[in-house]
Amino acid sequence: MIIEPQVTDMARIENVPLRVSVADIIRQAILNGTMRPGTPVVEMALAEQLNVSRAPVREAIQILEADGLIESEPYKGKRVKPLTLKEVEELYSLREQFEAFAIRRIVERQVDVSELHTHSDTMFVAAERSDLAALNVADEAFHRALIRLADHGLMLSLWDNLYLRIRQIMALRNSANRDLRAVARNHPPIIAAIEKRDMILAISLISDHTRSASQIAPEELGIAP
Amino acid sequence: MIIEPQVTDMARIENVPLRVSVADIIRQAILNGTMRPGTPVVEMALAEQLNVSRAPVREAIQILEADGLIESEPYKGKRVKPLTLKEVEELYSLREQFEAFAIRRIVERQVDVSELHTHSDTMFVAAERSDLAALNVADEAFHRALIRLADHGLMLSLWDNLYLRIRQIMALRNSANRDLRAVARNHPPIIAAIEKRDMILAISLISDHTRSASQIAPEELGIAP
DNA sequence: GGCTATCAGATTGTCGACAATCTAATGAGC
DNA sequence: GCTCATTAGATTGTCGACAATCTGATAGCC
Repeated sequence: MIIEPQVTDMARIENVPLRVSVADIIRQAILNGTMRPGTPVVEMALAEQLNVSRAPVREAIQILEADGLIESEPYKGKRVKPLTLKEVEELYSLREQFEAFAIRRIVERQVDVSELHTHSDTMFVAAERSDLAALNVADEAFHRALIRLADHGLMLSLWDNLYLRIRQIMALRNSANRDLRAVARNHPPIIAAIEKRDMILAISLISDHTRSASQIAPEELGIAP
Repeated sequence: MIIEPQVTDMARIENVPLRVSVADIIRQAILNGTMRPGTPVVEMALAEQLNVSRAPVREAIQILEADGLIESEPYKGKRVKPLTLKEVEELYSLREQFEAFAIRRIVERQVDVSELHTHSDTMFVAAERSDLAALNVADEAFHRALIRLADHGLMLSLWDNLYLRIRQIMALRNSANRDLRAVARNHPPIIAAIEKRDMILAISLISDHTRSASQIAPEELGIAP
């Protein structure tokens, strides 16, 4: 049994159900690499593993299909969507556009971005500790904050979806020998450029950052036609 | 009975089911204004109207929720998502970004855009006939082709979703006294700029076009907090 | 031997019934 | 008259069973 139903010990809070939603469990399994791209996704099998009926599993699969994590070839069953090189490029190029758009809005509206310093500082601490996981969390928080500060709800929701798949890619990638300090050092200049209202420089810096993050060897994706 | 199950007379072709999917029926009802923003969406009621059980209706509602056409306040039921002025602005501003991004890719890759002439010509014919519906169809085809030619699958799928909601807005809007010829005339200069590889001009032209299309009076949305 | 028809298996699609949960109205108590 | 507990109603969530459909293997026929 690979996936187990996760039950929290916390009492109910507000409208959060005691049991973690089926979609969250499966999503987690996909994002942490337990269910790699190409893995078949069968309703009945998952229902048995999770001790629920097919209905909630079906609903969860549908959500993940909308997320773009699962694909369904009619009558050949569903499976974890295989990643292609083109798709990775599309993800990162779109991410670049979103960040540039966010910066334009932030500069135009003179939004206060002091929050970004916090995330940047956290990244340096993580880098010193060689704590890759913590660095990634802080990095994600930094970039999500940038999008959120642009005050564009639609873009933020698209960003969250985009980042799901970026997390999936990062989980598959061999990130053994990355220079954590170098990643952390990328960020303060971006903040500085935004605060100086130098839109062009800020966009240029963040584009370089995203492009360097998008490098991935095809063989790391498993298959890549 | 407002919505009726639509059954085509055509025999089955390939994997296309005889009956139109429940999601399509409900989506159509939302987009053509039959189910206006705020209308409650109740599984059992729709199931009875469409003569199906709750399962397919449930699935359809979930799809439309992912599309952003339906929202669900926990335990208060689901309803057609009310449009706010901010949301309309976000939709059109994102559309503008997508089109600018598409033009950049098209110009950089020297993509052949001759297909756009066809759609533009169709728009002039429709404008001469004062055929607003035909004009809208051709206009949508023009802009979708622009995105498609950018060869970015992810953006194209996001565009399709975006345009769903734009269609919804256009259906609500009172478009009685629009100058159809003026709308048609917007497009040839855009094509010309792209073919001359004048990226800046092309983006500027299409931004103006989108911004003029985004004008809407708040009262036309029904409610707009 | 190669081709086609038939059948078993697997998977998704649909159904009706029941359970869980919240909202809103009703009524008792102060 | 106001507040709070109780209850009826509405709505969504979950379940097990059955139906429809395709895939792939097997057997029969030329």
